Amino acid sequence: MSDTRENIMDLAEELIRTKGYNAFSYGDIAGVLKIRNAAIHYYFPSKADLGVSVVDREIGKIADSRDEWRALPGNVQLRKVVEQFYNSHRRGWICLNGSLTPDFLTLPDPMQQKVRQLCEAILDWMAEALEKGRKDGTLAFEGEVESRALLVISSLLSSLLLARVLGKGVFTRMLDQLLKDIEISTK
Amino acid sequence: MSDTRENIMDLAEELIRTKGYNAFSYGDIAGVLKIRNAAIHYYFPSKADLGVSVVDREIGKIADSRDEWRALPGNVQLRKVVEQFYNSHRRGWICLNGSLTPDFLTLPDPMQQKVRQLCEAILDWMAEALEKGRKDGTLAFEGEVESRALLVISSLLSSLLLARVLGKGVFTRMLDQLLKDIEISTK
DNA sequence: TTGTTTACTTACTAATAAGTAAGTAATTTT
DNA sequence: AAAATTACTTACTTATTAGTAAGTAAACAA
Repeated sequence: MSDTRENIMDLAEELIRTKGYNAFSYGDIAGVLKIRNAAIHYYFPSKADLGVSVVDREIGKIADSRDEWRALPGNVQLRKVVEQFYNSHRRGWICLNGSLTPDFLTLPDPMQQKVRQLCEAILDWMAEALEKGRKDGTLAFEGEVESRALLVISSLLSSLLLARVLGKGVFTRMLDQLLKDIEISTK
Repeated sequence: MSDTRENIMDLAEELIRTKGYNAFSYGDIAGVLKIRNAAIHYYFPSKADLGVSVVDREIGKIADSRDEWRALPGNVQLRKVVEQFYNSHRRGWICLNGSLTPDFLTLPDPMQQKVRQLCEAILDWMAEALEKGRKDGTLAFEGEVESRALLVISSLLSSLLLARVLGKGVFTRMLDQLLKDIEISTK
């Protein structure tokens, strides 16, 4: 069984999340995997096909995590998400939305739709976690869950962007403060 | 007196803030201004020169606004900044940092330094406004001003990104909630 | 009036991009 | 054993890109 297809997607995701969709080429991938550009076209006829597949896979991963963690308390779910972003941060990767939404107007139509879907999936997930946390008494915040989810996701997205530019302390300082703002102290 | 130079910069800024640094070309600018590509190279020998000039001009504008509004109450300063982002939002533009930080690793070195400078300038400004607001009793928030400035700026940056993907309501909902969180009600 | 600078244009190069068509060796199916 | 499919490669086209060199018309300076 060939895993070339997945190797291509892994590398495409890395490139999107480090350099951006418009800044990577089939040549970048081919060079690392030691295959020819045309081999990538064999699996992904157009760059848009590759981009859509990468985003789609991410949407699937989100659905999986969401199912897996559904039973956990709200604040634990929140911390799991924060932890995932922290792992990205350590690798110097930004999140897919942080990379693709700035380029939104330059993306081919099928990618625009997938990116929109990805945004909605993440926000929906976060809203559910926040709602659960509010009900189970592990989180506290004012206003509607949807607005709060937008603010939390926006902090996570931006923290990766700003941390890469301004240095290491930024991610921790932002997320520490964010958690203090909405998490109920257990001390 | 020729204003070609400024026309080029205006257009470059628009293109960076709508399509991104890596997705616009000298041809895009030349086409609109009805000049030749080489005319742009006359003013800005390399694309990096153009990019640096655009970011540098923005840093100057921030310094100007900061001086102009220094005497205002903290919450009014904050609202002025929010208003500027709202104007961007109405035009469908994202902010320079929202456009350039995702592409950070692909930017030529002089641009990376300017982008870093721009981030620092905005954060510094926001921190000063928040500090003033806390002292003059118009704003209230927990934790350090620097952490709060990071969270506020991150919300502004992301609101433009997400609003363009998810639709109009997003900007207002995010910023309304953000202001409710830290502004002291005068009712 | 002559020389120089300003603000460009024309014409070009070299590099890189996505994408295609035809071929091929190995594996799998019939 | 023959046929078909899989997983590619070689070789190519077309388009776009940043950047350069040389020329030019008009304004300005000496």
